[in-house]
Amino acid sequence: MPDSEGHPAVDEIELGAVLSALADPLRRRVVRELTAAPVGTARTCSSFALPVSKATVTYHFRTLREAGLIRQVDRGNSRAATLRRTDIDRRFPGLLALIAAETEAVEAAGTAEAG
Amino acid sequence: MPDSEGHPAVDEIELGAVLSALADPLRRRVVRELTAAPVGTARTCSSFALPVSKATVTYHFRTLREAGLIRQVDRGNSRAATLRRTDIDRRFPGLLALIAAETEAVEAAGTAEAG
DNA sequence: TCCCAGGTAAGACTTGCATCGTACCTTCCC
DNA sequence: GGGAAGGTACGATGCAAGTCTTACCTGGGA
Repeated sequence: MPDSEGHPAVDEIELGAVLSALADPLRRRVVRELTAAPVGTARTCSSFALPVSKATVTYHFRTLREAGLIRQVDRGNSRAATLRRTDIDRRFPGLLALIAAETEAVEAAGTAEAG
Repeated sequence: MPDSEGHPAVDEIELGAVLSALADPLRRRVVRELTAAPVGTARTCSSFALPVSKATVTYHFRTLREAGLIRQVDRGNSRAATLRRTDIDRRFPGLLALIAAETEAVEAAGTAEAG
């Protein structure tokens, strides 16, 4: 059973939920940035500057949290998100590497690749 | 550009499309069975006995095909699906192992785990 | 030739997802 | 205490995903 904040235990992390969570480019971007950051990095939701409203950001972070990809810890005023690296690596070894390796061509749509 | 049958080239296989395709449990089941089978195994759509209508099966196989996960080849009367193992392994090494490792607890919902 | 099995295509329908606006809560700082 | 910043909750909305039925095509066998 997930804890009071909605974090599933390691054994409760389901592949389906993880893949669904990672199917969204915005959520994949969050996980990618977290994966690229030093281990243990904690960032606030707003620090990712996602191009959506505050409410939508909350929604995406909840999805990531309930899938078991991130852990959100209270930090007084705000709430910092950390990657559940160890847990994910144990359940799905190699998955984070795949996400990290993605080069987001879509976001650079403004710059012509063949230019 | 995908070929006339909708198969993307290796370099066109996108992580987002692949994850979206694999987010569905039915499609994951197809890929899992194909991954577990001997290399080169070709199976017809109907041989998977998915619990949905014929038209829906076609839809799911098209999704898998357009994502680049399977290749569908004409075989006279029917159409056989093969896993694009080499292509997927090159683009996303380790991904198939994750899918193959999933134990589908959901499908065995009828049997009490703690019984 | 006729019929059946396997697939596909088009259209309709339902549900869920991503999104937003608004209202509200908490904490920090003045 | 009051205000601003960061998040959450709730309700509403628009669109895409998954599903079905029906109609149709193709190839094989009697």
